[in-house]
Amino acid sequence: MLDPKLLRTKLSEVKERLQKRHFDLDMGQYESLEKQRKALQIRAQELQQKRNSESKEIGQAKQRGEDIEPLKSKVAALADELKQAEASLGQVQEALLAFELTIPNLPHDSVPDGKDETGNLELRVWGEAKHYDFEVKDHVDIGEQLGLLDFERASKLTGSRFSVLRGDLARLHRALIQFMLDVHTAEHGYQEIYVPYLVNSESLRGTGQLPKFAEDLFALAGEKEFFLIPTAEVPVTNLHRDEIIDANALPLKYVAHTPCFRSEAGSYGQDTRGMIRQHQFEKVELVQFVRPDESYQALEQLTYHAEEILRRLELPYRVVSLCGGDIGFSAAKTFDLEVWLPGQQKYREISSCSNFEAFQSRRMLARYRDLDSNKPELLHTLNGSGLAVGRTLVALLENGQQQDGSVTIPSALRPYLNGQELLTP
RNA sequence: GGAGAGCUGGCUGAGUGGUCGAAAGCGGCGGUCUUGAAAACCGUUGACCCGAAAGGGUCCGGGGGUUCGAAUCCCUCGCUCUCCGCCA
Repeated sequence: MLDPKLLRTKLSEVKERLQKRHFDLDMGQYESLEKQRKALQIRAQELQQKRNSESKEIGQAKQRGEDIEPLKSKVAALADELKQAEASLGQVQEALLAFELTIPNLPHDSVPDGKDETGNLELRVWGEAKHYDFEVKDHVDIGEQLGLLDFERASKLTGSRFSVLRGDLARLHRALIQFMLDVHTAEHGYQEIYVPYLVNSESLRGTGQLPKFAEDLFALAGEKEFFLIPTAEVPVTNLHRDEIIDANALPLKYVAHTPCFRSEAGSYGQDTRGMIRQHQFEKVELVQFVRPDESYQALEQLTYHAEEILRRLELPYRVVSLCGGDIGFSAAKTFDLEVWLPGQQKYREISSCSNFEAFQSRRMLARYRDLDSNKPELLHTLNGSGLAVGRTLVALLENGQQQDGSVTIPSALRPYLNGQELLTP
């Protein structure tokens, strides 16, 4: 959520800055709601003040033993009027909040212009796409030919966009999770955390998935309004919802491994083959809570932490800065990590690292107590995949493939697999 | 699933219809004292909203109700704890 004060005082500037994302802010609707809000709030507060002071007088009169009946009827009329004013104020405030919750974050000045992913800016490239002197296969063929990847049975169990892994591939999948958590906890200073995979709607509102993106979520049908998490970002960032954190405890850095569930509504026909786009996948997620003046430095650091996993796995990748049209709803700035997939002859997103500035913390009321002012201030939140495990597995299969159908396992993972160097049938 | 008890500020905890945003203690901050620290003592210390300010308003788990007036009474939902049942 944007700062309501900013909307009130610099509306046209906000509108202009949002045009970078190709978002058209309806200034007329906002101004009309805000005008009503102000008038109603002033009215309601006047009535409240009157009621409070006159009720106090009744209390005093009663103590003096006076007849309070005439006073009572006078204030009763006031109370009715107040009730009405409060009700209309509540309605307008609700409408205003609903409007504000659908406005995306302001993109940072450094975000490149552009309307879609073709406008993203390549910042750096690491590693080189290997040359294969045989015809390369994609991960589906590799995995199925090894007998380790099974989409047919997955669709029998559930439906499309699910996968079954077996044997060494299931083990490699588990090893990847372990490896990522170990690097981030032991070397990058993150605290490992285990969180619920079901969350309530307040949490989803806090990080920005609700109210606008309900169709991307899986909701439980039971009597409780629970949702499957689309990313660990939701439970981990909401850990500090409605909290005021001691400044000395900052930065807070968490790493969590969770499954993620996404309905992928609106992506029909995209990435239907293989495990690139699944309804269920595993992810190791990095989340940071930092002081506002440190958040852009933290974004560089967090991105570097995610990149480190790709480097250790010897996977070629590039880093792109998302343009205004491609950046997510809540983010002020995002770097995507894209891994090279020989099977597609393309770089594909494997991690997305974002600085949300105060956008999420304002929704969540996640604050810290500033050492100078001794006042609560909004934190800045960041997160990034470190990494998406399913896609990492895809990248390992495709980049490690050999002519005979076997797959080389990078040396960083071998300690997690009793030294195993190859996937073979 | 059944029965009961609770939910108050950063924490502990008092408050059961009137000047209560709320005693007291702890913690925090500032000061006195001290070579320094501790102790002691003094002062100070909730969040949010409107407002340039003065000031005003809201908030005692959420929502609703009763009342001139609600932390306090009623209803409802959520959560926590205890006992019973079931269960990985």
